[in-house]
This record gives sequence, structure tokens and C-alpha cells, in this order.
Amino acid sequence: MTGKEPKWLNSREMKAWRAYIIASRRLLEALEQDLEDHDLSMPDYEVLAQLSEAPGRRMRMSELAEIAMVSKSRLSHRITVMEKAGWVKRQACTEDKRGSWAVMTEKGFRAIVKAAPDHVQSVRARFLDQLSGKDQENLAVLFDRIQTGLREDFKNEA
Amino acid sequence: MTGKEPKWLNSREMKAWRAYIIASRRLLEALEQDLEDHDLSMPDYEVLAQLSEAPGRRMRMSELAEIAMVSKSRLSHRITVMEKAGWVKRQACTEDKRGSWAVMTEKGFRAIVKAAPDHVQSVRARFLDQLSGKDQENLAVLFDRIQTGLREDFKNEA
DNA sequence: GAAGATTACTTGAAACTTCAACTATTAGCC
DNA sequence: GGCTAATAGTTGAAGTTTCAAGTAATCTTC
Repeated sequence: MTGKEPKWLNSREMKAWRAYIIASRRLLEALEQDLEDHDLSMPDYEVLAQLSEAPGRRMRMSELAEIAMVSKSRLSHRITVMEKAGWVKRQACTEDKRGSWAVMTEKGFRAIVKAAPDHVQSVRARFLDQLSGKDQENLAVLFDRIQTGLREDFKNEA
Repeated sequence: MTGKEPKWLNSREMKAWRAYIIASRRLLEALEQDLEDHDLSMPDYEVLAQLSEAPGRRMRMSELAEIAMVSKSRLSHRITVMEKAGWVKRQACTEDKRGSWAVMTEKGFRAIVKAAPDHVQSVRARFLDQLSGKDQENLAVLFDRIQTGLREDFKNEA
């Protein structure tokens, strides 16, 4: 913190921040609700979607955790639950005996294939359809910039 | 669902959606991390901030839950925790004996007053500073529109 | 003014997430 | 080879959130 910035947000900043944070919360809420029909949360959806696109529909736990943006511990717990649901199986990794594969079952594949179009439609209806093509392009640029900024911040902290 | 829309996202849509969702997740993560220095989560911060601005620094549980966007049950549990931390007290409501007031203590007020500038600075550094004034204005418009769209959806579902 | 519905809030249990600790294995290094 | 450090993943406990059910008070309506 440089101390140069004013302490509070001006009206323009406040409007941007509140519009973003409130709409985001409600959007996520709505998307989660839509997914409930398929007995899935967004993080679980992400895990299964990634797994379904991996070669052989299997992936090492660490890689899956990273790509689906969940902690290793959390993934491990979730996979245990999904195993009980019969969507995934764990398989020992012979190349690296510390590791294990998360392997999607046929049942798991059917589940994600069934959920995906509804989820996409939900994202479309609640988010993309509110934005013009140009809006979408601008938004992608802005949020990529924010993400890059976060990485910079991280570098400075580390 | 009308069935008219294509099943998958095109490249522009995908870029917008992924940029938004990934940056948002990382942004929230970063903001939460920044708040940890003050032993606060974002929802807890929101609760305390709202309470600190209420007349008499007290608010009825229901109203506080609504304005801070948390469920009543969750608020009740959180207030129990905050009571133990000495930040808030519950007070019986005489006008409506079913109800109760959440009352911010002096200690709670000091905690939020201490956290607020850091949090604002964190929002600034990680979000607002990445955007030009014009960007901020555009963003506010877009996300207000998304929020309005969600309300429409809700009306159609209810 | 009493029965029934609604509202305000709390509670306990179940499910979920986080955190730190742990095992097992592999990699790096002299 | 043998020692230490790092990596892959799991686990159990503690804390958090959700959900359904509960209590108590107020409102409605006839």
C-alpha cells in the first residue's frame, strides 16, 4: 500500500464494484440452482467436465485438482463422494507409485453428458445473452487483465 | 429453453465466460486472503460493515441477513461466532418479541474500522486499478443488466 | 377473540471445506 | 548407494454452510 490512494471509493468506483460483486453472487447462485437438477455443484461439474475431456477420460489427481481449480484435499474428498455415486473410480498409477488416476466411469460420462447442455444453456441465458458480441469481447479483455494483475500481485508478495 | 440456441459456446462466448469465471474465482480468493489479516471472511466483513453503518449500529437479524446477502440460518450461526469474539451482541426486541437485534460492540466497531481501509485498498489494487474510468462505467452497466436479467428469470420461474 | 397462517429467529444434524499431519514414493546430490 | 528434500495423495478433525424442523410471537379473518 502506497498511502497515495484515497481511502474510500468514489461514486464511479463504488458503482462498478457493487454491480460486479452483487451480480456475480446472484449469478453464481442461479447457476448452482440450475445444476441442482443434475445433482451437481459447479466445482463438481468442472471436475467431471475436465475429466470427460481428458484422454482415456482419466487424469492424475494433482493435474485434475489444478485444472479444475480446487485444492488437492478437496478433490480427494469429492472424488470419494463421486466414487460412491459410481461416477468415478480411483486407479493406482504404476509409473509413479505415489500417484493415482481418477477414471471416469461410463455412468459418470452419461451424467456429465446429460448435464452439460443444460448448464451451457444456463450460462447463456443468465450471462451471455445479456451481453452483445462487443460486450463479450470487451469483458474478456478486462477480466484477462484482472487475472494478469492478480498474478503480478502474487509475484510481488512471494 | 427454446431449443433454438446452439448447444455449445462459440469462441467469443467461451472466451468471455472463461475469462470472467476464472478471474472472478481468483479475485475472490485474493480478496479473502487479504482479509485474513483481520480474521475476517468477505461475508463476515459485509455483515459487520452493514451493521456499522446502521443507526445505533444495530439491526434486526432478518434485515441484516437480507442486506448482507446471507441466509437467516447462516447469519444466526455467524452471529453466534461473532458474539464469542466479542464483536456483536444479541438484544431482545421489545417491539416484536419474536425478533432480536444484532448490536455491534465497541470492539466490533474498532475491528471493522481497522479492516475497512485495507479491504478497500485490496479491492482497488486487485480490481479497480486494472480498469479505466470508462471501463468501470461500462462494467457497472453490464453487470446491472445481468442482475436485472436474473430477476426476470426468477419471475418467470416463480 | 380464537383458529389458522405467517413471520422471526434458532437449533441440531448432515454435508462440505479447510487445515495440518501423515504415509509412501521419487528426485536430487555428494 | 545412501541421505535428505520434495512430491502425490489421503486422512481426520475442526470449522462452516445448508437444510429441515422447531419455538414463539404476531397477523388475519371470520
